[in-house]
Amino acid sequence: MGRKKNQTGSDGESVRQRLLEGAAELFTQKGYASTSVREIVAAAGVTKPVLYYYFRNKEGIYLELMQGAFAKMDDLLTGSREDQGTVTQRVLRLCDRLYSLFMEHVKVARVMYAIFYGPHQGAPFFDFDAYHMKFREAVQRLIEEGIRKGEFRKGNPQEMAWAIIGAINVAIRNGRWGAKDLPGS
Amino acid sequence: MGRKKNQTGSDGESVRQRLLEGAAELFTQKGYASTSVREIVAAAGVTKPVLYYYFRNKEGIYLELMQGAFAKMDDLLTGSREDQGTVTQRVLRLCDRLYSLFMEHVKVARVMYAIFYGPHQGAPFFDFDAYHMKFREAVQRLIEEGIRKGEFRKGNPQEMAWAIIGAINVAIRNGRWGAKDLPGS
DNA sequence: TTAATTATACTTACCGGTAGGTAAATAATT
DNA sequence: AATTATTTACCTACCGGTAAGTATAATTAA
Repeated sequence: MGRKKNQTGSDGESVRQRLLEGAAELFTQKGYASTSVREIVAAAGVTKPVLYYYFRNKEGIYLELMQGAFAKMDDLLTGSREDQGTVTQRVLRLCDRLYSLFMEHVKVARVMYAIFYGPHQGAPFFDFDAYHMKFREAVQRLIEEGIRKGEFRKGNPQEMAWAIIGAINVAIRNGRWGAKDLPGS
Repeated sequence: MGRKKNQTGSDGESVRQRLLEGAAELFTQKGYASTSVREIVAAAGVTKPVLYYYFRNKEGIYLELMQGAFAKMDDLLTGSREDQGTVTQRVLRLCDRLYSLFMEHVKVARVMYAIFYGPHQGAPFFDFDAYHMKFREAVQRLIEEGIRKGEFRKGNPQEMAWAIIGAINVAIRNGRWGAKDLPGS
């Protein structure tokens, strides 16, 4: 049926990957609740128990999707601490990398946004706020450093951090988000 | 159980209303797919077939919710055509009324937004774009009138209409939408 | 070197539960 | 009596999840 038979056994890790990607795609298009496990496994060309072999359950594959994305964000923050250059450069580099991260994982990002800003759709709890705060704090620390070093002018570091995050949000929404409500091209 | 028994029968229209309100509340909180008709009827304190008596089915109650909201928007547009005063006043009045309409029906509006901008959650198709366009065209016609009468300076009426709609969107989101991602209070 | 063992990556067949939906009887209102 | 409103009891289809078995590859024991 469509996909070729798992020749000589071990596709190994790629099945897992296909499941994750298929789930991300379906969750974005139809939402968490109205995507069935059967649809996910069908998209990956495997049978149902395979999903339960790689993930605990439907919630498990969703959580893995979210944790995976935020783990990468964590790496960004860790990397930023060991980063060289002026504070301005480091802030810009961090923003740039976060933007790229979003663009590389638009599907997961969209699932995230839909559930964070909209109804939870029966999806298990995930502490988006914690990560949101973590990022804000990282930016804030950078800003405080910038102020200490006289590189930035004085001001409320928290509000300055919010301003930057706001700008990133706008940039992301104008990225490949699929701007339905915009005029012209 | 919980709600008191429908005393002396005829709550009449109010049962219908309770079903609609309960559905709106649940759809906003949990999403369309993960809200069951059992939950909706329980919230209204009636049994399941009552929902099927007043509405064709689950999709029916959802569509009625959407159609009801947009019917009111239509009334606004019709009313605006017979409205008196300068074009500026009429544009402002229309915006003001649309804003009020949203604020009076935040729940329905939130369901709408979630499904329009996010995954469809298994909800039946509803042509949001058509109404969106209808409103934009109404604003645009007003602007064209304003330009003709020399009340507005010349420009692309479509883009001017978009600018106004954008402003309304911002106003609405800063209304009682529940601004999770804003700093401070 | 080969035989037994174990781990990995899957399948078939099924479970209990709940989803949306309805037929038919009954109560209340007109 | 007829219409309207509501209930009880039930159906089918599909949901998430699992028990049990199998083919293949890797590991260990003889």
